[in-house]
Amino acid sequence: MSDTLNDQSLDILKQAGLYKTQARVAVLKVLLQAAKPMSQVQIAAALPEPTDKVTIYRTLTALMEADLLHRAYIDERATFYELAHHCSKSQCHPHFTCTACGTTYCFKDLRLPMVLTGYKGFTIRRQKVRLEGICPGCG
Amino acid sequence: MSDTLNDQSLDILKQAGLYKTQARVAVLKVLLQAAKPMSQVQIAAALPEPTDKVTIYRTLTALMEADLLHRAYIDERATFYELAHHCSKSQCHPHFTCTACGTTYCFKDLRLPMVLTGYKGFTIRRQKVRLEGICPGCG
DNA sequence: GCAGAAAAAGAAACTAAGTTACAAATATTT
DNA sequence: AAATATTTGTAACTTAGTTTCTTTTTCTGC
Repeated sequence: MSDTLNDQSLDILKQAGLYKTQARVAVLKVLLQAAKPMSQVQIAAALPEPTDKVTIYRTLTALMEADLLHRAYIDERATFYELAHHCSKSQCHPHFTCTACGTTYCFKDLRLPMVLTGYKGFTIRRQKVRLEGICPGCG
Repeated sequence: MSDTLNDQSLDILKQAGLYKTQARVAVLKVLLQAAKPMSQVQIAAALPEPTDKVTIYRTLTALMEADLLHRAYIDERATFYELAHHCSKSQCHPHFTCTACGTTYCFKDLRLPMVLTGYKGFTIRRQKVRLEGICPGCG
């Protein structure tokens, strides 16, 4: 049986015109399995073999330049990244962070209408919605 | 004539039950005049006399704990702060960042409806909307 | 498959935002 | 004005992310 995750990663790199390297494939496999946005540190910990953080950051940058990855949000001075394959051109799903326990959830099924402004001359390309409150476990 | 800005700052500190110190009054005066969210570095540069960054951070923390200040957004690894006096309990106005020139604008007149979710058990307390696109100058 | 060009990886040193610890100074309270 | 509580400044630290440069790997054309 074929390693779907591996094939998927290779496809993504090929379509983006990026070199197929061990590190990139490994990072993509981690991100494809991720249930929520991950920081560089979390990605590094999930990789099968030790990989320099510079390499990971460069992989993330390459994926972002190819519009395959987004910065989902920033918390505690760390950036959390998320593949863009389930995002529309103009927005990702909202993220909810519980102010009690600090856990962040992806509201993947939630489709929000784009903001319309009366501000002349401003063209809105993307919108990011961040929600805060209390999760079921803390409620 | 009375220094309104000064009086306002003193009022704010008094109502929050915070000690009235030179640094806090100075920071508040800067923030009261700010046209957009400011980083610690920007606040420091706007202060009439050199003030240690630790003091500024502690002032910002105190104001946030009193719900007088919010982290408006984070860019390039720096946090930008904004007084909460024009925000509603559940949301500030949205912020728009131009992806061409990097300038951020406050859309103060824009009132967005709160997000409603079908997610059971989640209580949404606040929502933050971040917009990206092209500003009139770059369009 | 193999040589050469192009791109990526690794390592070490660096930058800068924000934090911590502790002694000295300033505000408030009585 | 003295006693007490809080804040400030200083220096040293932590850590996410970047830069530079050398070595290694990937791709391309033969």
